[in-house]
Formats: sequence, C-alpha cells, structure tokens
Amino acid sequence: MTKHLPSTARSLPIALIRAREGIMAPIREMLSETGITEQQWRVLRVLSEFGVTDAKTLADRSSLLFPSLTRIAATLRDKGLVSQTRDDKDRRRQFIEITAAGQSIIDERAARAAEIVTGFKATLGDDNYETLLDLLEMLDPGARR
Amino acid sequence: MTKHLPSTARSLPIALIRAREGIMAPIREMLSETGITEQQWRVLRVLSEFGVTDAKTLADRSSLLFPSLTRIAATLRDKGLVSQTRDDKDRRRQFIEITAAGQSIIDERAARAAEIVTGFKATLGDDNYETLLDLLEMLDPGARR
DNA sequence: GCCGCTTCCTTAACATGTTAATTGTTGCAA
DNA sequence: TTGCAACAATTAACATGTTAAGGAAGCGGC
Repeated sequence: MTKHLPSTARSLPIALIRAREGIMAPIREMLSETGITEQQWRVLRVLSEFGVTDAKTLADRSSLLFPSLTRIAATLRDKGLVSQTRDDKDRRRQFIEITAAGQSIIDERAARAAEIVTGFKATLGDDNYETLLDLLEMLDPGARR
Repeated sequence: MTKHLPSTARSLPIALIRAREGIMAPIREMLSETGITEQQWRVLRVLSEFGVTDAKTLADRSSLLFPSLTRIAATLRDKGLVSQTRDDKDRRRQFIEITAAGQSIIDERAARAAEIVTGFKATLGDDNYETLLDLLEMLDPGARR
C-alpha cells in the first residue's frame, strides 16, 4: 500500500512559511527605517519584557539558536542597544541587558507594532486568532510537556 | 491611550517560528541522510508534483525568493537532481525539470514523509489540522484575493 | 591537585533569507 | 531602427539558520 505526500498546496511546512511571510512583511516594513532586523527586534522585545537575562535563557525566549544569538548580541552591542556583562559567580555565563537607546527603539514602535497585530486579529477574527495560537503551541516541542 | 505589545509568549511571529521548528525537526532528520536540505527537498517536491516548470513559477510554488532559487537550482543541477533548459522562444526564461535521480530521492522518502505528516495529524486531531491549514492560508498574502 | 566530564559560549563552514544592483532579452513606441 | 521601459535571471553583500568543532570555566571523583 502506498502513502502519498500531500499536495504542496496543503503542506504544513509550506503553509507555515507563507503565513510567516504574510505576518512579517508589515513588521519588516516598520523596521526598515530603524536599521535593525526582525531578529534583533525580537531580542530587544524579550529583553524589554524580562529585563536582564542570561544568554542561554535569552536564546530560548527569542527562539534563536545560540550561534545566531552570539552574532546578534555582538551587533546590538556595537549599535549600543544592549550591554553584556560576565557573571562573576560563573565566568562561563553572560548577562545581557537592554540599554536606554534600545528601549527607545521599542517604545517608539510599540504603538505601530500593536496596530499591526490588531490588523491581523481583525483579518482572522479574535476567536480564530486565539485558536491559531493554541494550535501552533501544540506543535512547539518546547511547550509540550 | 497606550497600546501594549503582546507578551512574546503569545506573539504570532514567534509562535510561527516555534511551530515550524517542531514541524521541521523530524523532516530535517529524515533528510540528513540524503545530503539535501529542507529547501532542496521542497523544490524537488514541487517539480515532482507539477513536472517541468519555469523558474519564476517554481520559485512561487516553492515559496522561495528568486536569489535563493538561483543558488538552489545550481546546487541541485550539480548534484544531478534537476536539469535546466533555456526557453527558445524567450531566451530570458528558463525551464527546470526533475531528473530520474531526483525523483528517486522523492520516491524513497515518500512513505517516511507521509508517516511524519500522519504523526502531526494525530497530535492535533484531523479537524484541528485542517483548521490550522485554513487559518494559515488566511495569513498568506498570495492566497488572499 | 589531577583527570575526565559537563556546561556556556564562540568560531567555522556552508546554505538560505533579504534587499539592491547588474546583466541579458524582449517588446514597444517615437 | 533606434531608444527605452519592462522583464527574467544572476550576482553581490550582509544577516541569519544549521551543524559541527573548539575553547574556557565549573564540577566531581580519585
């Protein structure tokens, strides 16, 4: 008996990519004027929400692989948007903190970003929006216990 | 009145990334033994489903940007998995076709790939699976009319 | 202390994502 | 036919994704 692959039009990986493309387009447009990338924005968002964070936790919360975070942190540090400090108790570890300049970038765009989110909620409907988040969470290996 | 950003835990872009991560992990594992990447697999899938395809259409159906497709096509050609031919009527255009060797890679993994899809359907439930695809499609700018 | 193991982080190497500039063709209009 | 806009594809430059290897610091047993 043969198993058939789903048509690419109903392929979950492809659907996820396309949805992400649709979501990110307006966000990238918003960020284009700031000179920071989508991932850098994500890191700043997490730092703004949680405060000082060690690198491992930051990578996890930002959904970034460690090598990516290393590069992004260096870029953000060079731009003066975050600061890095070593943990004196465990000198392998590193803490990362958002600077005032970094926080400004978040603050100046928070309203616009919230508008974009509102737009998508309107597109899907509030109920569907929550349903979608729930279903996506079921596919997240980090969220399944 | 201030608009607040959603907590990163309920952020749609981040949820999409994490879901994609969960979906792709077993697929990447399956592909690791073949030496082809997830995107190369996607291109081969589309070519297998639609037959000879011009580059522009192929990029669209594979959800790849043109520069990425250029590189991937070159890689696949070097591996002997696709062939490229110029359009004689319009020498700007290019047709791409899967080779027998390329088709073999699809055929040999189709059953395993179908199993993986079945697994996710089981995780979500069939109804939720279809709901998820529908919701994702609503976010795809290419699918909205 | 020494050894080996683990953990946190960095580097390296290659593939892709993203935007912009460039090349080669085509089609059309002055 | 010449000139130019539009189009297909490539190339370039930089950032990130992904995997593997490497380096530095802690940890435990001897």
